[in-house]
Amino acid sequence: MSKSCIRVFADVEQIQQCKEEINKVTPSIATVAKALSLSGNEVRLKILYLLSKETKLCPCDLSDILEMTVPAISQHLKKLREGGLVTSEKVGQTVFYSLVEENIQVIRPVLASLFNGSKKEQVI
Amino acid sequence: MSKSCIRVFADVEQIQQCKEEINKVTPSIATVAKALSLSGNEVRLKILYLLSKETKLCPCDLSDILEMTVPAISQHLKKLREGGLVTSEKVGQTVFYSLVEENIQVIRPVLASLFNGSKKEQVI
DNA sequence: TTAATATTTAAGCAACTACTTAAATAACGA
DNA sequence: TCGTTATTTAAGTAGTTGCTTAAATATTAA
Repeated sequence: MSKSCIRVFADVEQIQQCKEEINKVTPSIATVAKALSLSGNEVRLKILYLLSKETKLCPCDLSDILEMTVPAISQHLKKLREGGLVTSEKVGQTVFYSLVEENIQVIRPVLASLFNGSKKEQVI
Repeated sequence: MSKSCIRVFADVEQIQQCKEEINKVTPSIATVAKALSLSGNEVRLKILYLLSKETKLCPCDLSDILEMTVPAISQHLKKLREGGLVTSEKVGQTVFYSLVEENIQVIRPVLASLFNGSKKEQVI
């Protein structure tokens, strides 16, 4: 922290510029990072992917499809809902979850890339 | 788990289809989720953003810009490197980090959206 | 060689995650 | 009403994360 880089080539101006730039985007970064960290979980990414394919699904469906307990699914859905990425609608005793289109924009391209049948494997 | 949804309206065929579909994309999902979870940390997203702006930066620069200790930065860079999102090049005693273009594709659109000066705040 | 700089690594730790099982809540039909 | 189904909530827990400080490594220059 703080006691600044003393490197010969440290470009003080560049660093100052970056600090200002980063301050400007910090609010958006926080928002985006939140969405990415929600989508960065394999189970939740699968849920988002499935919702983008099927439009709406209930916890029970997701439990069957992903072969996980209902409470586990429910807790993931809760996080997605609180993060604004999905919304829910109760019909009888069934709760249908669906994507919140405006807030899913950030990861739209990601989901889109998954639609192309898992080609182009990345080395990660 | 398992003991399948008994809902009246459970669409057994839909669920079966989804299971097959999800099995197909699971490898890509895992890869993408890994990249997203790396980018889903505010500090690392800032690092990626800065690298996309400045092409290359050293831990010392990043420490100055983000006002964090060098070890903290170094540990984030290590994760990004191990995840294949950045690469490093040593010049003298300085190590320059830069983006790995092919592996950063997943989050390119995300970074691009940040370039437009933090407008369009998402409710999240 | 010695001292200084740049970076990484290691160990410790508080906070968070993602599951588990059990219990609570809500809607439905007999 | 009672029993069943769908979902959520709660409590417990193992594993992970992101920092801290201290020490190790590597490069440079006097």
